[in-house]
Amino acid sequence: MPVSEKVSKKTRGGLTAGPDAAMCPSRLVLEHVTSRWGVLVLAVLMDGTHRFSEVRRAIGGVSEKMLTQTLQTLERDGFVRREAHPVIPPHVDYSLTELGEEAARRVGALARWTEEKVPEVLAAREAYDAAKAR
Amino acid sequence: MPVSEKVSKKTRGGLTAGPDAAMCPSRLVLEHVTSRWGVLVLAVLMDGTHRFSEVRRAIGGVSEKMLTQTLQTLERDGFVRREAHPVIPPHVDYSLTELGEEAARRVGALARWTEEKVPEVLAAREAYDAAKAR
DNA sequence: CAGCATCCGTGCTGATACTG
DNA sequence: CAGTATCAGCACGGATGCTG
Repeated sequence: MPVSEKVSKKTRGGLTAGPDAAMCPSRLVLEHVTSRWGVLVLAVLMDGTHRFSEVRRAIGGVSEKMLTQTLQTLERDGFVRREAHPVIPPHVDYSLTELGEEAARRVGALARWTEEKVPEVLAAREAYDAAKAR
Repeated sequence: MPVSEKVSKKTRGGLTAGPDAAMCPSRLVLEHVTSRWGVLVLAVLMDGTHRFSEVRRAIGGVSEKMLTQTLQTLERDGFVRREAHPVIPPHVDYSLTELGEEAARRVGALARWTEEKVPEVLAAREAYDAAKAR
């Protein structure tokens, strides 16, 4: 079976839900959960419910725009549950759904694996660069 | 524990080995193996050794530039083994290393999981969009 | 056949300013 | 506090042409 389907033109899939939906859905979902901030959001929400600003601080280095975008995408995909309490000042809680928890576990496992293999990768890179420099 | 370190400025990490290496290495590696073409390359090489053009055809829809880039990155990271036979016309074989095989298995597992959860995600999206449209 | 060099458009990214 | 809106920069990815 073919690994992918032919995609005629401009079919890059970022985190945002662009107008071009001509890509296998699984790739989209995969990119959402493995996206730069997606991984971190899932990681943070792993240990329970958090407010917007808490998540922001926990991650540190994410613009509010990207965090909003990431949270919305993950919410839309059914990974994150959003609860807005109608008070002033606003108070919004984010947590993982069942699906989100499983996603977080799996992505987290992959992340931990890569982390533990980093030494090997670094060694491989050195060897590669050394061989190439010659 | 903090999930990430502060990153001062312009710290996006794509597949290319940009001049900006100011990001935790594990994220870089993760992005390499979960990148658009990285996933597909690993998947294709799962079933053995293949030539450049074979991989290209098997994936279908990847420019040679991106394939080259992806293969080089994965080779540098120690996931892919490259064997160039000094003949004319050139003949280059690509295969997975031990590390690459494990990466392929893990990424493949995640990919298959997302694939099987696509229906749930799609349903969640419909619900989300419906709720928002009102 | 395999790979490199170059140019260029798309759109993601993040800073800033504003609203409820 | 939790977003939305707008804008500029630049990285990503694709197309093309050339080399060994």
